[in-house]
Amino acid sequence: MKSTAEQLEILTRGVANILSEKELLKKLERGAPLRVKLGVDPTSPDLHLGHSVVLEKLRQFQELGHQAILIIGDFTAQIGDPTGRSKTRPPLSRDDILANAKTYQEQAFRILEKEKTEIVFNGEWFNKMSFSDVIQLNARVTMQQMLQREDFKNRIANDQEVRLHEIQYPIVQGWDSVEVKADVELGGTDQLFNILVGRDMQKIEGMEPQVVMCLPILEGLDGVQKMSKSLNNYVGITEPAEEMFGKLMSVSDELMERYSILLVGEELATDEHPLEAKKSLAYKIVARYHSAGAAEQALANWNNRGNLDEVKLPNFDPPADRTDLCGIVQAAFAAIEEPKSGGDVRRLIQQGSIQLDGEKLTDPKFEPTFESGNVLKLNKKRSVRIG
RNA sequence: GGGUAGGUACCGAAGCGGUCAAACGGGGCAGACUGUAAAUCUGCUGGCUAUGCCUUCGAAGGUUCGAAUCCUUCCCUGCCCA
Repeated sequence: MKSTAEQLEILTRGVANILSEKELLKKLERGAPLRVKLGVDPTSPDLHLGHSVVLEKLRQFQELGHQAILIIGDFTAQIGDPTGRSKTRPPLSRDDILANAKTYQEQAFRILEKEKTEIVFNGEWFNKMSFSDVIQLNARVTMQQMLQREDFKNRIANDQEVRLHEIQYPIVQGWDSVEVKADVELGGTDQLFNILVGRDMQKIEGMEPQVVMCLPILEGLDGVQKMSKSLNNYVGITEPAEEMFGKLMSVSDELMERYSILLVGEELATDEHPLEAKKSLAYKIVARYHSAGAAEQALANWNNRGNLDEVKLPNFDPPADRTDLCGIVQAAFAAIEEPKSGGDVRRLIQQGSIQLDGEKLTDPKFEPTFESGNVLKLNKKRSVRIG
């Protein structure tokens, strides 16, 4: 086992916010494995690079011999974390939550070591609570404390609704820390408030409060808002290597510096051309979630983009019932599982997105003839090869 | 419970009897330019094999030749008062 000083150095690396380092040191010095909590709400079935930042940190704890505790918030997901929300979250059905929880775990274990992870569902204790237990729980905090939250304050200031169940969320999350006897809780910086409530709850229960460790929030591909599935600015960790590579290549320069630090743990090389630097960043990330071979392939494919003969493209057989361009393109989009409405397709055609072997086709009514091997470009990212 | 302001397309927000598939902004998409980046400029942005047809302005009814706009009932939300 590494010395506490070494551990401290590794564990605090890349962390945005720690409360407090002194407490962490004290806990480490006892020599016993720490219980490190990470709570996730299975509100969306797929993990993306944004989640990976904090999962990577949890793995570091594991590697140092500490106990990772992954709390699947099957119960909390029903409440919906109001963090960062300007609106109440739509409720999820029980079935969705359970299905999400399953894929969540599968994906989380691409990063975490499964055998060394304690998995608990917080429904385990919350579903057993009686209403009077709930009231007791609520008695532990004040309205004013809960209303300190930025999100709630903003909503109130903007005359938007805040529903009472949302106010309970931090309380419920905090109670998890008591149940699992957490020594440390990990989360994004946006979780600071929720995690602090956990400390309070533990103190009230006479426990030593958990150390709060917040990791930076990863911006999504747009470079502005946090990465999230609902904003469709994410890179899923199970996405095919090529897809992942392509998405990473679309980020802005500022963002790639940030990705480099948060996802690869390295400063971006400054002596390289930005395009090359971005390629090597994308390569590293793809290699991490797939393999070096897959990353190599994705890079080669990317470099070959101009040379369409070299690239593997999905095959497409023009439909028999439609000979006009509009119908053909629509069928092509359907074939690559990105169905588009006729209006969208028409727009793409008229605006010059559709190309047949490099030649723009802009008349929706045109009836093209194809030869096997022709490449039909649909939009920036997708092309198909005529079968 | 009383008063009052509202519920419009992905989001915000105009419209308040016909010219409304609905201004404007954001977002998204496409084109130009680039490093297939960003920024910028331009265009598009309900559905439909489409000079027209169909569905949409909280819900259901009604008035009218004609309703997002008027009336009735209902549902939902904010604010003030209790």
